[in-house]
Amino acid sequence: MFRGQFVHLISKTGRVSIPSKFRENLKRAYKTSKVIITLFENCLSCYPLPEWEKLEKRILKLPRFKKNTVDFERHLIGNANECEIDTEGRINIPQILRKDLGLNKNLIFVGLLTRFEIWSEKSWNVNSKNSFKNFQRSRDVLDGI
Amino acid sequence: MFRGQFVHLISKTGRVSIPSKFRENLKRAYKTSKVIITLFENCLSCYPLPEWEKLEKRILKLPRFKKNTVDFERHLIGNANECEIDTEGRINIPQILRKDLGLNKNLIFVGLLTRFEIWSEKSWNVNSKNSFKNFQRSRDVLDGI
DNA sequence: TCCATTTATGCCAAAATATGACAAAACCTG
DNA sequence: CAGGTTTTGTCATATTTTGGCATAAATGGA
Repeated sequence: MFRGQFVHLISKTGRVSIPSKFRENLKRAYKTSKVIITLFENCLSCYPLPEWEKLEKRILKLPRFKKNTVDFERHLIGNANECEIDTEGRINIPQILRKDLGLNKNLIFVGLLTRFEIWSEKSWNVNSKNSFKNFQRSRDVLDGI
Repeated sequence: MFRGQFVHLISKTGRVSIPSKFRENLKRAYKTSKVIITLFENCLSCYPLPEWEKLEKRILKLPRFKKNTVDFERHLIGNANECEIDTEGRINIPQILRKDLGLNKNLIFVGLLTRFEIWSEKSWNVNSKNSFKNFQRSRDVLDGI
């Protein structure tokens, strides 16, 4: 499971190292060094390749000419990139995603069990305030499960 | 699978290079360097030849004199062009299609699993706003599948 | 049918970008 | 604080994308 929060520096060329705990989990639980990163709200959502492929299988069952499906794919698949983790544990984040999100200095990695997120420090700070408020409102979400 | 988004420049003569990740997928998954490109909404829809042939087989099963079928064929088949990818990974986009869509500078390539799309930068920007809204509305499209 | 003009193709090389390898710096952990 | 691990920086190399030019093919008009 991916857990916790880490700050890493992204290079001018768009390289950033994945937290070692995340890498370890990728290897142990998913036996892969490939992740799919895609745009989600104001951050990058990162899936271990096997998790992602499950998602794709479901998408392939949809009526693929329908407007809704096409738009859904354009967004979710159209922003998805397969990244191979290199020998020093880094990935390259494609320019287009970097630009969209303003990723240039400190990136925040946030573990979310079966996936993790990458934020620019700035939008993380803005957003975490909101999600804290939201957390306060939704703290009982688990009760009854 | 085709995934992600890439910006490539089209030359005055209508040549543009296919993103290398797409080419790789064409070779690996489809063992072909031929794609069929056709008009779809405001963009070009591009199919690996084997995928296209599957589509044609399905079309042949339709009631071929029905108005809907004829219209569908006129549009989808009537605009279809077979393109061979050259040694530097480029294709030539026929003039008619270029003119119809105003393809002249930056083209956006968008992966959609079994096919990909080519947009002019301008119409992509317009359209992706809409499709994002649609994505927001249809993000539950997968629930229950 | 032939020629002139346009359009497409093949090939080479420059520019931009991504990748690999190595080593220095920062950091945990005991 | 010592020793190992993790993260970051740098440089060299490989790959990808683009531009240019020469040739080939197609098109259209007389």
